[in-house]
Amino acid sequence: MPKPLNLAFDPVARAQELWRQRWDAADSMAVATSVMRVQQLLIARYDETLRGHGLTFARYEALVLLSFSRAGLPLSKIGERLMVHPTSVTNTVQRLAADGLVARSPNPRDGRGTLATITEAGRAAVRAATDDLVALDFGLTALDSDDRARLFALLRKVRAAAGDFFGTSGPDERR
Amino acid sequence: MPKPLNLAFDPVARAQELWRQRWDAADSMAVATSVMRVQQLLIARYDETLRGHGLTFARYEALVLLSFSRAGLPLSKIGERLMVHPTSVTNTVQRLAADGLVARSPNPRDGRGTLATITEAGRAAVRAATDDLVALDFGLTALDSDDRARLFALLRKVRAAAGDFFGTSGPDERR
DNA sequence: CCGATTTCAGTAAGACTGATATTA
DNA sequence: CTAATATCAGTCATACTGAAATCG
Repeated sequence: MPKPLNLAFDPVARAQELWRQRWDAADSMAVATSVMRVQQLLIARYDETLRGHGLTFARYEALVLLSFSRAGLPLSKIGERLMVHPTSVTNTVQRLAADGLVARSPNPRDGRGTLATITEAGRAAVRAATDDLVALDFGLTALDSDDRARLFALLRKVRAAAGDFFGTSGPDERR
Repeated sequence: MPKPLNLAFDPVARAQELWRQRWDAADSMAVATSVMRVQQLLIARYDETLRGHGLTFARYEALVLLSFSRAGLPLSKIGERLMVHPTSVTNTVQRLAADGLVARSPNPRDGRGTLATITEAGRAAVRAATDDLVALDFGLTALDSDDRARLFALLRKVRAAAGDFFGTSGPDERR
């Protein structure tokens, strides 16, 4: 958990100025650095909160995804949705299964596949953990409703361009 | 490297809808998920690019920081600026030193401390790697100049509130 | 003596490669 | 046969805890 730094200056803005004196794309660098830093700050908060429920953020994400499915999901689907490597999915699901939060079963519609299904204990864990994260407002209380919409839209542009959905290049971004 | 998914829908928006039917803070959740996902997409691109220079993004960040300092920096300062655990700083600097990109020396102004200084090889590596990342525009070509400024400002709000600088709570955010 | 700086030993979660069994 | 699914073995970079040495 990164303790508050209380720096008297914004380290990213400082880096941006120095960068500009030497290289191009200083604004992009500053945005990229900001994304990394915010991710770091947020996930530290989440993991700290989730530790009380025996979860990491990676496991929590998988559990939430499974909580949205009645019949369970093939591991391949989980990996696709969460952008996680196949072997990492196997690992995550095994850990969740070891904790009784998920059940593994052969996929009836594909003899090669495995189906992961959330258990009642899993649903209870998701509920409890989610209550805590919602109470934190996911660490985003600094943003009002408009800010959130704007931030989401901007990040969505980046995701679309990076091939998160709609193919590898930007889609018709409404307008 | 996350291959393009080409999903016909936005997975984060889909999760947001399902979330809203069951819990509060759906917008915050969507923003948080977007941050995680963009970070994942960007760092995969960066690491792929940097691999050609024998660097990871973590090592690259440390090298860039050191390239902005003539006299070198104490490891404690590096950890503070990059929000990295002390033992991780030691590890990172040792790896960079093993590759000849950084030199370690006792801190003349603090007998307990170690000073990390970038070498000429280190500066050359930073230059070459940076050229590649700038050519990518840090994976942010989808954003125009205004978008970047807006995104930076929004993320800055989150950072400030999370204690990245100016203390643990939000500062006077101009207006 | 207290606290800061750094290192070391060891643990842990996760990302990945390469190989393999199984089945579509 | 080829391709997809999942697993296993093993490696790797990183994050962390706890302890210790050194020095301000």
